[in-house]
Amino acid sequence: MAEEEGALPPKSDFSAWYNDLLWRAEIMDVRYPVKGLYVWYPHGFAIRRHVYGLLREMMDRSHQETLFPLLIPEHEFMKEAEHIKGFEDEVYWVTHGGKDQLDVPLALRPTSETAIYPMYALWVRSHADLPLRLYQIVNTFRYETKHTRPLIRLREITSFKEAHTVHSTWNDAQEQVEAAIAIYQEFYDRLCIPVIVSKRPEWDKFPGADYTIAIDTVMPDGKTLQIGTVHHLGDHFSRTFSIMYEDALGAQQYAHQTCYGISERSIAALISVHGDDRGLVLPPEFSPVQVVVIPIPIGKRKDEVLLAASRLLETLQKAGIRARLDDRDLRPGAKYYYWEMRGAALRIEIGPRDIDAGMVVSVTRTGQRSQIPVDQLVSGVTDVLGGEAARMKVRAGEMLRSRIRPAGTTDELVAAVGEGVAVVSWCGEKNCADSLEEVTGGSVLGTEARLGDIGGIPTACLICGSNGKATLVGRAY
RNA sequence: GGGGUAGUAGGGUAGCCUGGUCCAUCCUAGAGCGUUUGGGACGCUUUGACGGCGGUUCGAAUCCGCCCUACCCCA
Repeated sequence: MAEEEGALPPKSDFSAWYNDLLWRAEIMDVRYPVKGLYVWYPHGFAIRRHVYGLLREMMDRSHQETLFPLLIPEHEFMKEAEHIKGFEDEVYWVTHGGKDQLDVPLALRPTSETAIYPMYALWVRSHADLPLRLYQIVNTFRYETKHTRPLIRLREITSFKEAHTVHSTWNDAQEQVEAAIAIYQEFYDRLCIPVIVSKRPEWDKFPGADYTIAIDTVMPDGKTLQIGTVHHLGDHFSRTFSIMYEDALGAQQYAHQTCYGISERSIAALISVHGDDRGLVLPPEFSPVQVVVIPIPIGKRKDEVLLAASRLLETLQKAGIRARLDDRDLRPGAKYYYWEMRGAALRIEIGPRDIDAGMVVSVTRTGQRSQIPVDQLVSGVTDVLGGEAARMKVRAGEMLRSRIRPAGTTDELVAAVGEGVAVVSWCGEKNCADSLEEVTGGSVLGTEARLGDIGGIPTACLICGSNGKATLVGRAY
């Protein structure tokens, strides 16, 4: 069928859809010849730039940006016992300089606590230095043994935004945890990605943390994707790295810390949550091309149409809209498909008919069609685009809610995890969690979920029947 | 962690068992020319590959070994 030409696999076949979309929409090229490392196409990188631009802007309100080295000396990396246990199997080591073996092996950071905290020990002197809130956006390396996936499970995480804060007291650090969660919620709200916030179980918390709050979303195949974490580090690291301050009374005190991060999984979620069978769909704020102008140049009025189109382009660009003119010698239909694949938020068509009417045809990526008078182009475009994000937010929110279901019996649990996320009652015992995971093939995501009222959840642990609390179970990426 | 399956031009494939005119083929690929253009245009010309390294052989996409990479399924 002609309509099938160049089509993506349907989104219902999510894995195939995702792999195909990545290169067809020019986001990532997966052909780099090293496992787990992928290349950003310029178009994908432009999406990243807009997403991380927002993240940076939000972080800058209460943090300062910094940059620490990629390499961490072995003796620093090996200081914090729990931390080592959590990461040592995934660390790449630089052992040679040229042909010489290094005296001190250097770790490629899998995360930067052990790079940053020795410096924090030097920088923090007094309670007046606190709170200290820094972040950096860097690449990190993890020797993943599981199946790698572009943007999702990587050996080089190219875009890790990690924040590291220092506070006087445990409670101050806890407040920072809440502040960080609020930032991340706002961030994902802007991306129109609905999230689930919950507290990870003990065995799944960050190595060296008091507790971990995770932010998950649900992918189109019903599996959850962790797209942000916030860790309360207590004084574990400050004791290890001697991060101390002199309090108001002149006594030396160990500081309390938090750290939290977001990676390019945010981009994976953005693409996956909103995309459709025709390709990328992006909130206009993050689309590299917000408006594409497509001339419909028929016969002898070709020059006239092209001139009108380039005037439109100029008007849009002057108004600060990321606009492009597609004047390639292709049929208009081919261009529509091309830009839909790449997630252009709005298409403006102009042909002889439109010129005569003093109007242009506008079609949003989600299919809202209208006509805009040429002399009100900018306000018309702004209006039409303004509604897109809200529509996407509603649609994605409904999708997420439909994937979360309470379960009071084992059958309901298995069914719910098959479709998405189950909310069950769990007593808190590891044995019962193991059972929950075993019958579902999923994992216990967390407790204390901030979901509003789910309702319909018994208080008795689904496994053992003793007193339990609401717990999320799902299959995770 | 365990098991499959596969890698041939930008993409998709045939050929492989049974080494040799294999100058293979198709396209939504690239370059060029012309006709075209309101939802994936057409004609002609043309470009371009056997995942990597090593081995066997007069001769390897094809046989052998090692490695790399990808996808799927199961703990």
